[in-house]
Amino acid sequence: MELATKYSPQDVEGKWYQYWLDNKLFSSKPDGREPYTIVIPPPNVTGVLHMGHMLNNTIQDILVRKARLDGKNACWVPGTDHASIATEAKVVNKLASQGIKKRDLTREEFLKHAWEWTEEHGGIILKQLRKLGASCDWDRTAFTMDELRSESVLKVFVDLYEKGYVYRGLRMVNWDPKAQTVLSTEEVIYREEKSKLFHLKYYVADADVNPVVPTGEEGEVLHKDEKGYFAIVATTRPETIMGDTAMCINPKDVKNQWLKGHKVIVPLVGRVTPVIEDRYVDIEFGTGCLKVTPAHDVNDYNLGKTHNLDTIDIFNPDGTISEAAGMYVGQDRMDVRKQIAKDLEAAGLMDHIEDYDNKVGYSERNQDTAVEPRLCKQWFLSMQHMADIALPPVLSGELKFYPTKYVTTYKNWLENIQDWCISRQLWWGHRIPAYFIQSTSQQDDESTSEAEEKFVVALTPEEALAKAKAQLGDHITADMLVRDEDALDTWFSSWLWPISLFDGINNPGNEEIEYYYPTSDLVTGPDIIFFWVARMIMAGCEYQKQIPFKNVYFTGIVRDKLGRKMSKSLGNSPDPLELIEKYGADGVRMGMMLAAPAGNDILYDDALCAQGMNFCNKMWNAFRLVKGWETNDAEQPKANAKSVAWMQAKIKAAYAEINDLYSKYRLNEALMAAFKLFTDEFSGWYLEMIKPDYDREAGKALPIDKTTMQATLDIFDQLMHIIHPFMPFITEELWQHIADRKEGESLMVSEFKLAAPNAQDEAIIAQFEELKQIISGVRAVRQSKNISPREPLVLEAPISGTAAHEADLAVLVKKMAGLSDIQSVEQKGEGSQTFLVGTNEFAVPLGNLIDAEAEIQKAEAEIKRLEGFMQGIIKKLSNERFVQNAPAQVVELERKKQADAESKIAALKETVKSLRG
RNA sequence: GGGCGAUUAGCGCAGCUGGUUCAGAGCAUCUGCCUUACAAGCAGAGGGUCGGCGGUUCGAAUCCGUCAUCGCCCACCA
Repeated sequence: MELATKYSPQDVEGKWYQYWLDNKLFSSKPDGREPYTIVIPPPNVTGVLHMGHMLNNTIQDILVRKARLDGKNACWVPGTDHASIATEAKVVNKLASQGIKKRDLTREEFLKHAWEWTEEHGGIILKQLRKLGASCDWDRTAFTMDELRSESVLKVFVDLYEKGYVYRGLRMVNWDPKAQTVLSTEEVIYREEKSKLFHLKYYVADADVNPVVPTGEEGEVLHKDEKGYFAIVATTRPETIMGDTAMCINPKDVKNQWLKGHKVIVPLVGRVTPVIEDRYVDIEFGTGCLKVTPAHDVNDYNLGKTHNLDTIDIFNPDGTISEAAGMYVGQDRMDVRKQIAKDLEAAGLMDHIEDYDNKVGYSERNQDTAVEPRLCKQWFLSMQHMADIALPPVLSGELKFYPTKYVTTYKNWLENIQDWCISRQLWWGHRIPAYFIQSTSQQDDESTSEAEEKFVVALTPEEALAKAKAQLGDHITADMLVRDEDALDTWFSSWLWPISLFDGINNPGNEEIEYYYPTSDLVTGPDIIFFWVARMIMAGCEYQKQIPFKNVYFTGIVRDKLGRKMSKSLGNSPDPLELIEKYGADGVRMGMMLAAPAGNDILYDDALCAQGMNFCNKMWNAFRLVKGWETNDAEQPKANAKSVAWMQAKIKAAYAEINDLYSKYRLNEALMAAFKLFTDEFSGWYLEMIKPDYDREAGKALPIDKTTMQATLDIFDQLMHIIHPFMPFITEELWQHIADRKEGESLMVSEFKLAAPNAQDEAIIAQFEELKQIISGVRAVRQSKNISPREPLVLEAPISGTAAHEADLAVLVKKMAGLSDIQSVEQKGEGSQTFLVGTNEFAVPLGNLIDAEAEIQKAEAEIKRLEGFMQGIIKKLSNERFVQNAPAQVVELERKKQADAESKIAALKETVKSLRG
């Protein structure tokens, strides 16, 4: 077998992915093993892979692969989300580009286009995930609008309706004029904006009376001009004055007392409206006068209800001004705002305009469109019960969040829960299974009407008819039932995901749901904690009576290395597939993970992928080295045996540490530990220790004994297991090379466990730490004196008590430090450079190379530092309160530190003395 | 307006319930090496008053208070 000097991911990754697929190694079926389940956060069906997906799915894949190696029955279920608003918008745009308007199509025609679009663009993202190495059970691929999922959604809707949690109500809701649908409160994003605060004049209508008007400092009469008495109202939305039906003041507002009981004229509009009083009004804001537009503001709506005001809806669904306004009809609300400001000014009805920072709500999916509060009849899910069942498991820790800070966020939301508006005026989605009974007298589709509606909720038209007959009498016929046109919020299907993937709604208690549910880990972004995570917990507790997952790992946001969010407009978002092409999937995975501490945002930098790629190359070359050795039947040298024992101990220790890090979801640290284990310990130390000498004459390495060779291959095998979850491709490739493997065998599914290091392991690790320090000490001497690594040196060691004295280890020190000899001396020779390992002083005789003066200076500086250090300790130890209060252990330690420092100082003084000659 | 979190080396971070020379690894930087696995590499080195101030304690990066800066979430002040 020939191995190229450079690792080429392109030649390897596709091959093994296909191999895993061909051998069905990702697939999972219930069996006797412990299950490990992850459901993918379903990406939008027509989406394309971005860096956020890369991070998220890399993490999931690491967890799944780790579980497989741990011997669990790992099942990662993939799928996509129909994303009703986003997808419908895309289809509408596409049709528009072809000159087709949605409103010219029937529902059926539109859905046909939508499905075509879905089939054309759908699932691309899942294909892309394969490039990353995602080990999903693809046979299970689901879609939130496939048959099983759709049936589940409708069943749940009907069930919740029957339980009384789903209801229909006339509410002030958030309206997206572009998508022309309502949104839930969670789908509205508020942005601070620079806007204007317009101060409008509302003249008092009953001009025949002379109110007692407040006067200014110099006695001039306020609120009166040549046209009469007036109040000033501050508003950010002058275009809504056509909907004004009152003006409101606070009853305790002294300065506005004079307005009590009067009527005012809405500027431009001319409507005479009452002045009402309500404590809701903030006396300090503006002039303390509030214009009340019940149809277009939640608070105003509430005022309207308490004070019995008229409601005038002045907007059309698309955000233009409606007939009801009587002015500016058909114009866009934003244009009207500008125009009406001018018109008010021209009419002398604008007192003044000031700059104002305002919060404006935007649609989460349509961030260029301001949402409009609008009164309409919608379907809601009552949330109190859901909150009540979903809070305890998180507070008790039965369900854990990583990082834990999100528990507070979750708690706050649930404790202030609002009902969930679940209907959307969209076609792409699950059509609400409610049937209105068409009254013969009127065609009433006016959504703002309070008129009594008659409807039934049922899974099928047949059931609906039966229910309708039962409720209203046998005269009801099928053609009197009209199914609700609206669809359900996308999240109303995704909240069932962990259940519906295993068909737990349609088929409760089936083998799969019993086996895989609750799932193990959920990996997702904190931005959908309310949209999705919280609601899945609700659905899980309601329908399975169990939490849907045991742990939630919240990832951060992927940013560029300057800390900016990745966005199309900034052009700072790399194409994941290009990255994989360039660095290999393993390289990119490592790059993502190195930058990703749990819960923190990650600052993505190509350099990290390059590091990942380099690491692949490192593993590749380490393997080439080992594979290139020939073996002989010689007995294993003691030094090799020691090296092997040490490396094995190191691996055990690292494995224990890495497992601990996994359990805390500190995957970046786990990866770093694995990386260091391979690079530093294995490649830098172990391989150099056992590496056979080079035979110049033969032009190749000398053979190595079989025992060491086999041990090294075993070690390699272990290392591949440890690294595999992070970097699946290269580890599989190398593992397949380690030994002859049967078809279908794979590292991915070969169970792996290591015992924790025992006392013997700890001892040998400690011994080698010392040995490494001695070697580094010699190397540092070389470096500082510019001595070639090839020039042999002699090391003078203390008589006893160091690793350098053990014959087997001495061999290693000589080999690694390039020594010709290690001599045990009582008194080190003239002209040597020294270094300390622990309290032992070592010396490298350098003859005239030594710069005595520099050495003395160095030694004296060190003596000074140590003396200062010791002073601190002495002071501590002479403090009675310390000796009394501190634990004996700590005091003992301080004593030891003092003793160590003393002996080091003594040794250094000795050095200085001998240097001075 | 309320809440949460952060602030440690040039950069992004770790440092668990105060006590091992506790001030740490990685990347970057600097120096030396084309040493027969890897220059996409090896060896070595430098670098921080742990945001400021005050307190608790024998002892504080770690606990408390306060201020500053940044970030996130929630909230109907027009």
